[in-house]
Amino acid sequence: MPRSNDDVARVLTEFADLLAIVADDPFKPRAYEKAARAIGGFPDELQDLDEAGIHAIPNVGKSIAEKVRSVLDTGTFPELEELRAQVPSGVRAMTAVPGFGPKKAMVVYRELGIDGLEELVAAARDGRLRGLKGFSAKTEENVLQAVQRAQRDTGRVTIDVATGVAEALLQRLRAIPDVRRADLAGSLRRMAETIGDVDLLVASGSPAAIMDAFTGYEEVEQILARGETKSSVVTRSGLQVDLRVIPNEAWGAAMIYFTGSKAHNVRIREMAVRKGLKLNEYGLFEVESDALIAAETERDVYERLGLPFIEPTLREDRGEIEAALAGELPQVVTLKQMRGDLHTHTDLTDGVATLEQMLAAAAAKRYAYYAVTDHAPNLAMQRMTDEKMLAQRAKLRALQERYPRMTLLHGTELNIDPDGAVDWPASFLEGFDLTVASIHSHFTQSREAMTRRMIRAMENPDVNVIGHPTTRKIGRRDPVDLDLDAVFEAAARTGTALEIDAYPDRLDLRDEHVRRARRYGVRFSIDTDAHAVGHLDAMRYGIGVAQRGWLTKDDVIDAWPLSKLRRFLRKGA
DNA sequence: GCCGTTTTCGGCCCGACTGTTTTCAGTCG
Repeated sequence: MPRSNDDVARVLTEFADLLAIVADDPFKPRAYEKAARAIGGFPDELQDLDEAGIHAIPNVGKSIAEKVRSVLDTGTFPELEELRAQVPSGVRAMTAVPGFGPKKAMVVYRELGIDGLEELVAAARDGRLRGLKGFSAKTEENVLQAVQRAQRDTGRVTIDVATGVAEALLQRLRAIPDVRRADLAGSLRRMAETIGDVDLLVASGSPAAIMDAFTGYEEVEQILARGETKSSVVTRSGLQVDLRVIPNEAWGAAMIYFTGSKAHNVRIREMAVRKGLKLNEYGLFEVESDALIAAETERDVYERLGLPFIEPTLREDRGEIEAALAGELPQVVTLKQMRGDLHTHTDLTDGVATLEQMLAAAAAKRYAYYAVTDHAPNLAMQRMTDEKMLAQRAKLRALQERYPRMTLLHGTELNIDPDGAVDWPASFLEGFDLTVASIHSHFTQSREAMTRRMIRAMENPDVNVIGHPTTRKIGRRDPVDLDLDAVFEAAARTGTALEIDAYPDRLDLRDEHVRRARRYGVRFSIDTDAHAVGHLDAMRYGIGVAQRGWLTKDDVIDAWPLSKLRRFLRKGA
């Protein structure tokens, strides 16, 4: 079983965590964390590199390169095994409790022999922690609350849930008289696929009033922290929301700071330091004179650092700084550039809206074209027949005259069977304007069988788009086991688009797979897989994934003019 | 442990909040 870059990153992160628990020097664990991040985001497979190639990765020096080689070959390295013997895994697990870091974990382990979450909770309950240096009854209370909360919530929510909470709160905050601006930041602004907490930023000259209002909202269930300019709360939906208030003049610098990612911020602050500057949430300053250089807009701050504006969705320290310096940042695809949606359903199968309703909603989005792709018969529960499909096509063609500015495309979502075959013979498939083919069953095939199955489907000249390619459901179903590189190669070779399913619990392909696939020359289709009128709005989440995958409009077939799309759908025939 | 327009040693991003520390360590983002 080959070990992936992610596997290596995970092992290095574990080593960094263990070092942070036992070591006094804070920089050594940080060096391992940085190396783990660099490897996790590295575009090529480490397995194919020799030690010199590994060493060439930024933040990977000689010592870590040797350990990485050892991880690739054996799954571990001697120093890690030593630390594992020294620090029980339960001690590391304790550091996952918010407010309970490596130092506290080591204290309770050394002093009380506590080496796991359960024992920690028991000790907190019995009041055995309060005697320790730096611990009090308050610490015990915090531990109990944090663990209880972690058990109640899964921790992270899908992006649509977080967006809903954030937008409702922003609307209320913007109504407060002294609020100049209010917007969302953090992982939600970067459009990460799941959200652990919501970060909100407000510009105002009277922070105290805003803290009062914010912590007093009825949807606030618990106040985790409340300071003069920063508060953290947990809402009734179980989502943590952090609010920070800054002066209006510092808006740009603060937005950069609170949008993150942390790794991106570290990089640009290091750039500032090298220029004799200092960057914080209040602005970019000259170190010597403390003079303010830039703060009002993000663009100003980036420019004074010698960088162009970097889209929030790119700020992950996955090479965007280097690309920006080289003038090679992608012009990422935007929601406005989308000309259509190529994977949608109606109540003919499992949708809940009629054909007429879906078309009206699509037309309101000013799409140039729109495809209806109801399920094909092999998904037996949907009871599709040839007659029903042909009747829908006739109806669609008749409805075309109502939409002079939007071309209606008739498609279907085919089922890729365990061998890679799809519903209907070629003679019937040729009647569609396009087809999406997806896996809906037999999720547990071996990697070899699954990869063969997928490639055979793509080699079918009547299959245009692979729907939700890994079939994962966030938090509920793991992705199927695929040799993705083989799939990406075949997609590019056969002229089959891979879908970015924008539905919030799918987001499939995911961002890093999109970026990897793009290197093979793969084309993408960003679709909502809508089963209701409201689902058509999910396009924005698909755009988030596409941007995080560095896609431009040239990579996305439903951002193309219809004539170019139609040529692509012929698959080179 | 990594790194270098201050280059092989001496730094390493920066600030808010909490707790009990009366001057700062730990944690977090």
